[in-house]
Amino acid sequence: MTIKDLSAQTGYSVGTVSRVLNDQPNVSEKAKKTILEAAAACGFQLNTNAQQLKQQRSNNILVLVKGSSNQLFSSLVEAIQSRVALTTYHLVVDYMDEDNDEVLRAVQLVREKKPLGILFPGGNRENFLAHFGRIDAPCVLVTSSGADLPFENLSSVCCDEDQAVMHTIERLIDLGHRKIAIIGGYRDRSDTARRRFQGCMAAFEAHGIPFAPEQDYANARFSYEAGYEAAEKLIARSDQYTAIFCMADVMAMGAIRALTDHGLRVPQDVSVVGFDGLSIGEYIVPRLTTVSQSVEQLAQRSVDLLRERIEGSHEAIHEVIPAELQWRESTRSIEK
Amino acid sequence: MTIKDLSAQTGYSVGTVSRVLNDQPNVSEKAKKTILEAAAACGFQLNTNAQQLKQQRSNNILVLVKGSSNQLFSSLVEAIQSRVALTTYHLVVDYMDEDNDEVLRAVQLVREKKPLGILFPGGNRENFLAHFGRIDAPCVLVTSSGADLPFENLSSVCCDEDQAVMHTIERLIDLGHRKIAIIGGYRDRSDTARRRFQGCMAAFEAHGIPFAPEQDYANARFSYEAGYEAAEKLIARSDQYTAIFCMADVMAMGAIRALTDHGLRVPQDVSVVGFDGLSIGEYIVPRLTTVSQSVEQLAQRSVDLLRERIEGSHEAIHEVIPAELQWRESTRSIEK
DNA sequence: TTGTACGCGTTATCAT
DNA sequence: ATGATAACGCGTACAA
Repeated sequence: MTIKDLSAQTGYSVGTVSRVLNDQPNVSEKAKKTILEAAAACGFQLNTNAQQLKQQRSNNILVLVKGSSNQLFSSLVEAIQSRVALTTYHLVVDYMDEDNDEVLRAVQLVREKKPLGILFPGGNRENFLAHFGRIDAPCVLVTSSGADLPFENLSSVCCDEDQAVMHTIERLIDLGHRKIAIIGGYRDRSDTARRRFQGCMAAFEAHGIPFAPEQDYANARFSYEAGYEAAEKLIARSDQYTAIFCMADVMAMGAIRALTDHGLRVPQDVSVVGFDGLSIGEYIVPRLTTVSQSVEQLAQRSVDLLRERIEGSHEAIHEVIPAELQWRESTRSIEK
Repeated sequence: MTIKDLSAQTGYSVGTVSRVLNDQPNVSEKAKKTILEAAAACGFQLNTNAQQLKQQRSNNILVLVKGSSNQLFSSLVEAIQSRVALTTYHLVVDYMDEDNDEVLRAVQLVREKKPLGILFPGGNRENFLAHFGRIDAPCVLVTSSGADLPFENLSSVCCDEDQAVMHTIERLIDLGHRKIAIIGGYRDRSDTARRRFQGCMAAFEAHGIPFAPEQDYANARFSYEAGYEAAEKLIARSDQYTAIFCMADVMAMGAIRALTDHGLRVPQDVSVVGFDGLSIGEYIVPRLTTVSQSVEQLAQRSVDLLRERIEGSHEAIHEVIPAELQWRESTRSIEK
């Protein structure tokens, strides 16, 4: 079933049929009615391939998801999907391996699929610096800042991570914690890890708290398991820690498990803080104290920013959404 | 950059270029080499739209995800993605609202996108009965059985839910539990809920344990929050329950939270069992006892089944993968 | 307001 | 082994 068939059926030419189906002006009410009815009757759908081939563009927004164990991104993709569903665009999700280059992949997909724009949850600074110049479609970096990247087609939306982390650590310090450990991402590979680490250091320095990275910092991927292992490493190194700040909720939950397995109670013996505000955090025992970034807002703003760029001719915008410290049950004061 | 440009560049005709790019016979080594090099040099990609328009088919496998709060499906989609990435096919994920008709949506997408096949995580029996006849592409129902559905283009892969649930309840009974409550899905809408419910009832009946659904069964959607609320309802109805079986891990984790908030300890006061085997279950305190279905196997078998149908001419296959009862810390014996 | 005809980039058929 | 050319289904400039 093509517009040709529809044309034959209704007696109108393919031109008129096409105009009606695309809701264009210069068609009589009568033609519109006749054709729309005939189309509805046989459940007609325009052929997307022909359409896009002709128009030299797709109607798709692409989201490039890197690594899958990070629960935050799953939620984010779903929220993005909901938001895109409200528009006339279609969301295409492309998953890729954690340790491949997302920008290189994007370069390929741009040529292959011609998306109107791309959303990058996460995203690595070096990769962008190296190859992003080859992409001319508007893009948005989500959960990571692109403010200091020199690309006018790259917007970003993220929360003020380093500030939020700094305040969180300060809160811990206020509550009497002095021996604080960090479980975080590999700083040589992850911007997120790097920025959150800066927040930690700022707090430690401002308050004169000693912190030796090689001792008090444990590397981990963004998964329960990695959090577990990192916490075990920390426990083996010292039994003095009264608090552990984790750069992701999944790490924090793994860490809590490890602490528990080693006979340490949370928060009585060790306070644990996460980052992300995953909904599971409100249900575990104890409820997880965390820096929450609103997945809804992240999704909403990033989609909106991208749409503006696609539809208008704005320049790159770097938006910061608030991060909210959710003080719950996995942390306590240790003032005497 | 099109094959025409490539043709001009290399001096060969578009026909030869196309043959080389599609790895077809009847091309000289020399032509192959020249053209491949030129293509690589400018990062050439065939235009998918033109290709598919010409070939009258896509290269896509579609997965239709319904409802998003169900963590299991997120993991499943990712596992499916990994599996499909190993093939020459491309995975297209389409998310849809929990309470829309997935089959109607599929009918539309088949016309619009012409996928080679469709994967349905979950899926509702009534919807299939009503409209699946209009779909002729091969499909696979994942986590839900299609064995009793009369469609020769519908395969399925799931675990033996009712058996697994029955054994789980029997185990609870063996351990001395007599007052057992169930938190599960709405049986009038969900096949999964219906089948798991049957497993429960079979166990209760076989052992002469009284069970009154209107009293001892609490409805819930597949989310933490719903599990929490359902558990509260149960607690309000009776304080006699020594065990709660939940039809999903997310419900179980919500339930554990509710019990804890009401001063009940898990498993000392109440044992809690989940279903799915989500990885978070191994990290919460207490570790969650659960009926685990392997997401890996589910993904692998469903993709393989679909491929067989796409590539060969097999008939529908209904495969059952093992479910494994993971007895962990959220349950205990109450023998005196 | 409507119709005609060309071209988007590719594959495939048929000559050569 | 290679080249010319006709589709695939659609949008659109141009003519009527």
